Amino acid sequence: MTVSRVLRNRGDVSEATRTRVLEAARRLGYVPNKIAGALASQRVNLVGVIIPSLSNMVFPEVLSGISETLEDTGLQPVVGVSNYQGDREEQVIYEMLSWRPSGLIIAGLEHSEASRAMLAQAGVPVVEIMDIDGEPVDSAVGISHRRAGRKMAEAIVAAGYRRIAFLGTHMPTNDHRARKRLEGFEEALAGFGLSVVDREFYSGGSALAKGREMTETILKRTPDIDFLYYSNDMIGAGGLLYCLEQGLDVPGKIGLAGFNGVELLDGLPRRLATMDACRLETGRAAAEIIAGKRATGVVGGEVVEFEPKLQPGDTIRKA
Amino acid sequence: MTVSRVLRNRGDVSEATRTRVLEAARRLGYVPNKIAGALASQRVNLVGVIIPSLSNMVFPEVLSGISETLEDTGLQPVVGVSNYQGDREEQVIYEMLSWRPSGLIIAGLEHSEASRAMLAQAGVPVVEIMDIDGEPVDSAVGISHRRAGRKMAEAIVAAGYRRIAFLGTHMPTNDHRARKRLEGFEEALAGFGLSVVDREFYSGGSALAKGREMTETILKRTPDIDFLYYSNDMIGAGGLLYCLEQGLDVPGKIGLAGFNGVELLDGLPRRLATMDACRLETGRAAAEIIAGKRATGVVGGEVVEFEPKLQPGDTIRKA
DNA sequence: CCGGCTTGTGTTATCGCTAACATCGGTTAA
DNA sequence: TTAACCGATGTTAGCGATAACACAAGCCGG
Repeated sequence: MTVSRVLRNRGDVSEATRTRVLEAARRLGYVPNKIAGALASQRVNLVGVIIPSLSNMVFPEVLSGISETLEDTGLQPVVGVSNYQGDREEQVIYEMLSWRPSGLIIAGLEHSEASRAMLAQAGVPVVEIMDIDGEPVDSAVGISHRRAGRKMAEAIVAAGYRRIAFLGTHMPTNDHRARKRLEGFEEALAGFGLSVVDREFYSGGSALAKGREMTETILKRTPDIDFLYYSNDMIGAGGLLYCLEQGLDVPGKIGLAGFNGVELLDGLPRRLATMDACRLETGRAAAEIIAGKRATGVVGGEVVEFEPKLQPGDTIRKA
Repeated sequence: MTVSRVLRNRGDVSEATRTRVLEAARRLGYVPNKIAGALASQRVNLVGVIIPSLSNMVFPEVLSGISETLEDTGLQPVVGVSNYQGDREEQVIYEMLSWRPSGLIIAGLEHSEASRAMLAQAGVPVVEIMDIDGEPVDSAVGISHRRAGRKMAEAIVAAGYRRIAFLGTHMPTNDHRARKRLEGFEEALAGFGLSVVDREFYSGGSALAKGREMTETILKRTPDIDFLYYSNDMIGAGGLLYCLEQGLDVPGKIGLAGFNGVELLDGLPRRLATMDACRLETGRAAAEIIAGKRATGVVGGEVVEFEPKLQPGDTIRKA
């Protein structure tokens, strides 16, 4: 018992015994068993974080925000990956909850019914991140992708482009956020009496190379396009490289924009127009909710919306 | 007890009770408490994976190999990030071990003394990955960075380049692998009576942009350089873009090479020469060791070396 | 000098599961 | 017929920590 007290800095222990205990612990290489500790205390310092993928860069970045904020709370993130698959997500949620974490952060608002039931039953704070267009189980933090799409459409139209095309991932792939962005985009275009003149989709492979290919394809098919809206920056960058190589007048004759604002791409010949998704802030805010750091009067779910910022870069005409 | 048996598919349970139990479990939203289970059974289906960073892309890729292989073993990876800091690594190791995982996978062979002691004492398989130039605590899987550096030097010299420069991260940053690569590189050059004619380092910021800047700087300082060896593909790509913009004759007058073989960059105007670090294979092999899938007679530490493959791309002269 | 307080340490009973063994009706083999 | 055996289920005793309380010694003020 005294050992337990020393190792947790809890309760009064005389300086003499304290050092004796620490010395012995070091000598024996003693590592306390958190499993037993957690069982006894009914407290677990873990926060489950469930994301669809690690190879998208977007998610690691959110993770950074989370772990940064969690660092000085004694909580530790534990990452699970769902591979964009609903059933996999269900398993991961189940697995995580079976370790009775202090909270759960999960990407997206769309989950299977069983998943939603588990989250609702969990008895710990649940924060759904990176999207707020929908009904959260508990709390939600992120941007409105519908609004991001709308905003981009407005900027494009304001800059005078009219023959606008969309390039993105195959939608059935469960990328709800990209879908919502496109919906908002088309909605806003419709408001101007416009619509997307052509579209092209891809799946798998290197995004940069795919962006290049898709751009070539779509421009050959519909040569009078004057704007290319990409569903992410990587394919946008591929498209940009292609356009520059072809000697197209960017942004004069043709404009381009992506989405996400990945820092990775600074250093391209031109800065691609994009929209920051506030990933770091999202991660931080989500972690704060779990850690109970947010001074809010609200008991239950809280929705934190960030404002996606347009970064015009060099690939969209100045108004 | 019967419930426990049903939920773990262990022992004989009649079909009737089995369905009754499952039905009740679903109705109640029962999620078994793995903490208690682990404590009782002294078994934990978690594998700790400790990497320096998530933003380097290299590490997520290794992770993919790991989780892919672990998927059908009932084991689950748990990721910890050390931020390239020895003391942080120590904490993460301690934290992980206190959950008594089934194994530990950790990047690199260089750890603090305390860390090595903990790993040695852990009583579970420990696999150090991505480097084999050194003395592993238990098992090791990866490539020899010294040898990778040597091989690249040989290829460069064989292609006829002589005024060779190196560009990389600031070394004190604990990037032992980059350091070893450079050492092997210089060693091999020395064998040909050559040495690195200039070098340039960076830290922080967008790698693509930094690669561009560094390349400009070094070429202005030492204009007769005919080969640029970058310590990673991202800065190499930045350099490549710069060279192409300047209208330099690549690979005729000047050659470039990076390291890692990141798929991300397919789609650049030219393919950068690079060397594949076998990240996926490394992840897989490490996971296999932990899962005990490798049929080896050896009891203790096993060292698996992969052979880095040169991908000449379009930025190095054909011999 | 005693009750009450503080301080440091020890005891006991959980926490929710599983290993290991016990039990019991019903076969099966000798 | 009887023992051995089997499949299905129940019982008991931990796993290694912590919460909550018990206890002993020293100190204080009235």
